[in-house]
Amino acid sequence: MYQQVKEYWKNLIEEQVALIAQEKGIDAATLREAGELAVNTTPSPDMGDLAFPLFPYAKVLRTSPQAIVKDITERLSRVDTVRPGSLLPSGPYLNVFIDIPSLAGALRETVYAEGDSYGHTELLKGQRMMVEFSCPNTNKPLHLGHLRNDAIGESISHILKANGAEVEKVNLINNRGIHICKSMLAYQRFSEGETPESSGIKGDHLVGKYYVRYAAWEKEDPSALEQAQQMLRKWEEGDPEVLKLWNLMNRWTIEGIEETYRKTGVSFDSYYYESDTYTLGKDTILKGLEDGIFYREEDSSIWIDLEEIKLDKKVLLRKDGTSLYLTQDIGTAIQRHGKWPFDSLIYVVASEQSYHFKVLFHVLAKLGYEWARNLYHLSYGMVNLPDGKMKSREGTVVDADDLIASLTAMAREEIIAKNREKEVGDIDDVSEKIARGALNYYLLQPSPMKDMIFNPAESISFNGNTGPYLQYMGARISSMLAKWETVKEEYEGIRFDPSLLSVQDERELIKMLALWPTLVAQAAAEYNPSVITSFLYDLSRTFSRYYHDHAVLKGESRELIVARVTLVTMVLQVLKNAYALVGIPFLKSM
RNA sequence: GUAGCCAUAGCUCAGCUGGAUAGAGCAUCAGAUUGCGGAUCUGGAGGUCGGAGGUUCGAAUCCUCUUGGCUACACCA
Repeated sequence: MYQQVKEYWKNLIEEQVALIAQEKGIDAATLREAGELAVNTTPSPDMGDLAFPLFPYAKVLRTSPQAIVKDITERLSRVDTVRPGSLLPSGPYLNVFIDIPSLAGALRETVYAEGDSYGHTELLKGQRMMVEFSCPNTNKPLHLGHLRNDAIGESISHILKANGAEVEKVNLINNRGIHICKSMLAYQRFSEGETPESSGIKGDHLVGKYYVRYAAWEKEDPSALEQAQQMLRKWEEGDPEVLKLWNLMNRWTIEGIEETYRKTGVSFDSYYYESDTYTLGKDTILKGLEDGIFYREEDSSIWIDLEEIKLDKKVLLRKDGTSLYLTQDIGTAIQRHGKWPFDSLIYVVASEQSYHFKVLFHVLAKLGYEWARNLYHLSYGMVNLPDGKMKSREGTVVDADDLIASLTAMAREEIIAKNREKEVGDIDDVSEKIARGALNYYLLQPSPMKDMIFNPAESISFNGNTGPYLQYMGARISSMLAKWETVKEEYEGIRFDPSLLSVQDERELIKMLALWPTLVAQAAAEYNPSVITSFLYDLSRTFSRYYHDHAVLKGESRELIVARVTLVTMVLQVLKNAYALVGIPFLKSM
């Protein structure tokens, strides 16, 4: 919507530039050397809404930018078909005050009509996009790193959907390999048959406990590793006893992890298991060998030469014929495309695996899969702690459940301290939603690519640029609109008059609301949820200032009250729509 | 060694296709409530945008070199 206004002014000014060029006898080709006219914002609102720098034309038109600005301003003042708005020449810049009332009028129609889907675009319409994220091991509970992964995966899925894509969220459970056997082995030896039910320990934590127990045992008993390897062999042979334990412990872990997912608002459309896909990977490699894409070493292991992409050689199948990580991922990708033919597949995986994905995508392309060109590694940086990295050996790994629990407890204390137990209703539910909003917002603020530092103290603070701050804006507006509902009838018949919204912050809010769809599209194009979080904060801050400085329900006239209530209603709608894309629960009261 | 990513205020982060005086939060100092939720708002102080060249009318942004940090380069996943 704002986009159209920008285009309108841009075209108008470009036309005038073309006319000037024509009069000077400068041909169109020469003019084009100056490039496209840039549309910027002004440094401050009192200088206008849009800024057009005219430096680039100075050279081709052989005059100063200032003169061009002056010339265009004069010409436009003579054109009476110009849409309302006004010009403010500012040195080499031509600034434009756009016509806010007409923008606000159009906004009112669109936002009220579209509601929860205001801001959705058709950028990715007809695209089938699969998003893989989370991908836990079944030998321990989730930690902070998974939470960032989950937040990004979940958010990007919502963003893609909002842009019209059909999205399939998939999880790949890493449930095979020697690390899984280690926790099983320790369980066999030390557990005395304890279960999540008997011990009261959440399934994933119980399994994790034995994974840790194994590590201790391995130090005492040098034969431990050998026993684990033996168990893996038994697993591959299909030993019923081993499989039984494997199934049982996998179930415990997955059920535990799913409980964590519920708390963080994460869900999947389908699950894949590595135990199901590695054989397909193996067969594919063998077929590729027949087709001459790969080659066999003397020791009978199978390799690919990656010289084409300027990398070394890579082994695809061990000499004993067993599969590797890469082999499995090849199988998984092919299986997925078979089950749910996608146009693109996005892997949300830590940046440390970019080499792996480079190789994976290349191998799939060499195998002749058309869709291999549309695989994308959405890589994200590590989550570190203020005093360094998380290290499991040093016990500095931040457990996901612990973190959520302490955030929830903090939120709860805050509600009690503010004496708002009655207003919030279900205090457990609200505390959990505040914690979830705080966590998701904290994790989605930095660009995915960058490493980030997770400061627990800061994350549980609810002041400043935080999730709860954003939720608070929604709650305040809700509370105001609830009051409005009780007096609404008295205002029956008063129409929304956008021209009454003339305060600076009202102009800013209208522009931001109108800009929202553009940001939704940008977030998808860049695979970057932080576009949304930044916008949310800007909008909230502007609204908060506005709310502080100007009375809405106690405005000077009935018409003004109606106009402001309409604006505030739209702010709430856009806040809600933005919350939904970044996993911040909307709260009427907190 | 080779490749990739990163470097912006004391700390944590923004900064759109290159554009006007590089912005927030935290911390710090000083203020604001006879109004719709103070989990709020306003102001001060705090910057050689790692460094050096280059391209350009104009560079935090693009190019080259360089320094520092992280990661990967396993017949682990």
